[in-house]
Amino acid sequence: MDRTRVLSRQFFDRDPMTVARELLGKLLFHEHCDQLLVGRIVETEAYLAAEDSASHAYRGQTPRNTAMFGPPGHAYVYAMHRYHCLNVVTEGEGIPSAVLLRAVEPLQGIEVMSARRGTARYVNLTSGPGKLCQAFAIDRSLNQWELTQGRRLWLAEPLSATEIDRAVTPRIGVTSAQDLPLRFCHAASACLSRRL
DNA sequence: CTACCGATTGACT
DNA sequence: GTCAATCGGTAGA
Repeated sequence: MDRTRVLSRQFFDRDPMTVARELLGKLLFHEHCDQLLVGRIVETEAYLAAEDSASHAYRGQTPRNTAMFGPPGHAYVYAMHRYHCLNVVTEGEGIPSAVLLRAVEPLQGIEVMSARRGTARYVNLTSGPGKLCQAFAIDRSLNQWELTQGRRLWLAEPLSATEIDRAVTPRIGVTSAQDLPLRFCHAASACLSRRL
């Protein structure tokens, strides 16, 4: 496997809209129980440091959202109902912004993902933030994990870049700031959490 | 301690 | 489309 294209701290140390947009098409890796799980990112959402009432950091730092205030390139994993959600922290340290990974396309480890998800239906394995964390065995033990090390959990450039038709919509499920166009999708993907 | 509430999902009409 | 399971985080008494 090519670990020379692991996404660097500099990649994440930019504003969350740019990172969310550029993460489309990148690869998510998780080494778990001697299995390598790989997916291609097709849907993200940006959560801004300023003026974003939907962000967990909007009302200041708490034990849960501490990762958002930390260095870019680290994971922010939190529990949501029975599921977990995976974010990557963006911008400089102390600026609480992040990008939520909402959907990927399974590339490798599909058997394990199916078993963990309790379904064999390909488009239902990782087509949502909770679904992808369940399929990839991502939980809060990975909160604040440094994603730029190229081990355990990391992100990387694909070996060959492909053309991506991007779409931008309001974010899913938020109960405030519902108008902001901060959801980024690979429009042609069959694995989106919701139709465009 | 209690009460309220989701950046969700799956089941159901 | 609607609805509730389910549980950690948070605020408040």
